[in-house]
Amino acid sequence: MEKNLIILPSKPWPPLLIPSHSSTQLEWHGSTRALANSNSVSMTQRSHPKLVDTQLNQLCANGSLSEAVAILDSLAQQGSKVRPITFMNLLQACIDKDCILVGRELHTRIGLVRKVNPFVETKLVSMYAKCGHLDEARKVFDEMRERNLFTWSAMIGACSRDLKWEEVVELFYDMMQHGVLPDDFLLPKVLKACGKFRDIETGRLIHSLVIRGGMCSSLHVNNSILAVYAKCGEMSCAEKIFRRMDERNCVSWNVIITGYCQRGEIEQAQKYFDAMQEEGMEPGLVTWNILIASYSQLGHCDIAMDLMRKMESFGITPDVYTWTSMISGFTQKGRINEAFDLLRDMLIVGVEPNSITIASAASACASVKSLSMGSEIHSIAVKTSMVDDILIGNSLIDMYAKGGDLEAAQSIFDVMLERDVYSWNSIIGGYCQAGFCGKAHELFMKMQESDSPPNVVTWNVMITGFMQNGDEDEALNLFLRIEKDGKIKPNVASWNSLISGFLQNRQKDKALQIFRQMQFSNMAPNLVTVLTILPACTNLVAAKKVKEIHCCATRRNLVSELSVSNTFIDSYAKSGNIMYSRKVFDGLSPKDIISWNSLLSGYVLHGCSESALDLFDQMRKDGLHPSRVTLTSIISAYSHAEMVDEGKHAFSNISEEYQIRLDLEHYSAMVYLLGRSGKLAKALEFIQNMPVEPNSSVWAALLTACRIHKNFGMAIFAGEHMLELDPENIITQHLLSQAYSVCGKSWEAQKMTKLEKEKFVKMPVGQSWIEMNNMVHTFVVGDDQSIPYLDKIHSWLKRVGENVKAHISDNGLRIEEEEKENIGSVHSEKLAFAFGLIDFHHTPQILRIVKNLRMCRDCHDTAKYISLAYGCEIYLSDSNCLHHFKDGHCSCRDYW
DNA sequence: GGAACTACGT
Repeated sequence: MEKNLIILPSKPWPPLLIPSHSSTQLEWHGSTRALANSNSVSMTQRSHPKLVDTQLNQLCANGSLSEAVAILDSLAQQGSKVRPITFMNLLQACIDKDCILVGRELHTRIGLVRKVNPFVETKLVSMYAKCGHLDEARKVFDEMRERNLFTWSAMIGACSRDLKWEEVVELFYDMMQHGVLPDDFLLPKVLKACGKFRDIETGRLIHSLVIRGGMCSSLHVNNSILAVYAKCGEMSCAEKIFRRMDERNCVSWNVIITGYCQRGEIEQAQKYFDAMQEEGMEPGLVTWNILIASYSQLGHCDIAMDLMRKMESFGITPDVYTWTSMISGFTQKGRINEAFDLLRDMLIVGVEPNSITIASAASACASVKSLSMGSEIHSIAVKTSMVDDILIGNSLIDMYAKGGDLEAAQSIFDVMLERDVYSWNSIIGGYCQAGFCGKAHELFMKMQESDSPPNVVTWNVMITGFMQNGDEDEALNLFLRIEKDGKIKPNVASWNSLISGFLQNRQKDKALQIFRQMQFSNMAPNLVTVLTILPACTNLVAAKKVKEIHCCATRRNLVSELSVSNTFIDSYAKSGNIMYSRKVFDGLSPKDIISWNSLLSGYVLHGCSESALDLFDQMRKDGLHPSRVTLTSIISAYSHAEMVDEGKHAFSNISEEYQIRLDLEHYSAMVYLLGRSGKLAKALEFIQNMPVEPNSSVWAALLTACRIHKNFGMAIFAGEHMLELDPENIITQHLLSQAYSVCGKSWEAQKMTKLEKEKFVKMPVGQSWIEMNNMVHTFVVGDDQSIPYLDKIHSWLKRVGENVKAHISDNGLRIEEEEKENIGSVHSEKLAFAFGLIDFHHTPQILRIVKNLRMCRDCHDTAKYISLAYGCEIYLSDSNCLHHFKDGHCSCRDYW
């Protein structure tokens, strides 16, 4: 009995430190007065300690904590002893009333005690932790001389509540080293940290201790061990443990189901869900929620919805988790109206939304930029008094910012009670998005002085913002400062933002350079990197880069993502490797409509109309539903094969069969089909009977037909329409002016030339790029200085030119994008042909060339001749078409 | 001292 008593010091204790404006619920002044007048002190003077405790407990229950402390002080002045239980009760009261100030007062007094009871100190640790002062809790903990399991549990529990998973595991090891063994209440906490922190090693260690050490084997502990394996994705281990468990409850099943859901293996999850019922274990609310959330997350909203109805028929009422999962699932699918209906239904049936529900709904509004629905959410948040919740505040800022109402976003930001890094990032992102980089930067500076300094996302948002503003230097500068000024490491998204920024600003080479540096810095590219950088390589002179990136993506297992593989199908085709497209396609299982369409349009691009039509047959045999894109490709394939009737059939019948809504793409493909076969009048009639206004690509299809079939009058008609829709288009102006001259309309021709001159715009200079020996060489018309072996090239071209002339029969009048060649200035692609063919002891098998303008007839003839005479293939993509020259023929069949 | 499984945002 005696050792449980604390001998209070005889010297007086320091005065209470609580300021009068304290935010605690205590009425400090009032209590002091009450103390002076009441007989409570005298009552305690000679009372038995237990009576004092009863009295103190009562004061604590009333919230009069400071009065209780005052009594302690008066006891101290009398030299009385305070029992540890008294301190513990008082500390517990501080926890209950969340009163850190009185807690600190008690700490001061406990500190004066000569030999403190470890249970009292443990309670102190808990008090600080539960009042939200983990650092002070840790300080008390670290200074303790004697720590028992209770103490360790309090500290570990505190870290666990504060989501400090790493610290939980560290403390656990520390505890074991101090020779303190855990019990079956502590282990689940540590195991939870292992799961969160993906620390499978500690999980395994505890698992082996439990098995071999025979300690703490309870259902709770076993479930927790199971959960570590499941969270770390070790499903085969988890299954093994699950099968060996002698006792299982609903949670055990939930853990396994969650494990499979997290891996996206919903079929397996569903299997366990069915199996548990077969074994007589009823799925609980949580079980349903796990499955519903998973289906919903994976985009199967309708299945999730069915499950929600089914769970009700099982007598289980959906709770806030169920509703929230559904709302966010519909949101992510872009089915915003359904998300909204669900929210309304939820309110009608009386399930209270929480901050996560509201935040999900707000992000639904953000994604469709709907301010009207957004303000409805805002008012729900106000009505349910959740508007001060930081999560909701942040999502409202985001919603208003994305919706374009920066004032509203700013005003929410301004009145927020607390702000975190999301709040700052949302508002900064809003300003960046709207192009107010200056304002964003201002906030960025303020943020650095705030409680939540910029994180890597902030830096990335700023980089993207400057990039969008065209300020590449500042963006790059920010990137370089992340590590030094931001004291954080750039992540893969930082690199991605640079790459996509440069690409947006049409700086392909810089983007590729950054991509290379990224690999050099050992930063692993992710899916976004690959999908971003690939378009920069989808041209003939970057064919090798596509292969390189494909290798890199395969190594990182990014190709298992269908969107990535589909993009490779497309990129290989566009970079002139249709065989590789086919290989990727054949290796895919499953394929989706995009896989099929990508290969299909690849075949069309390469002029492989037969392959395209075969593929289409295969697609239909496989039961796939052609989409709008499919139909466009098919009409183009028929067009290329000059199968006009089949093309018409596809246009009207296939579109009807599959209920494909016809759009302008289909109409211009039809004009192309008719025009290509020379049915110019039919093509014009088709345009005039279109149910929608023709756009410039419809007219362009007609203009191309007129150029090839030399109908200059109709070319003028088409060109004028194009110019009406796109008056600034310099190439159209140029073609039109040529057509006027050919038709003798000199006045119009002069007008066009004048127009060109007035606007100080010139036709772009013809340029070609050729890839040789991993180098891309550029040839520009009229820039002879930079051309290697100029004399050799010119004499080579002269010789070839004579041979070409002997081969061609058609030398009539044409309208072309590039001025006719004169002596001394040769079209850039010809220079490229020459450069590619004379610089080698052996003729290269394939030349890959990119040209900025549309090839002229003469260069086209030259390429055909070279492919025959030199036995090489030439891939050349001009501004309009991919030409593949082989054996004297071109894949475009001389129509481009 | 007091445990395992579920929904969310830049």
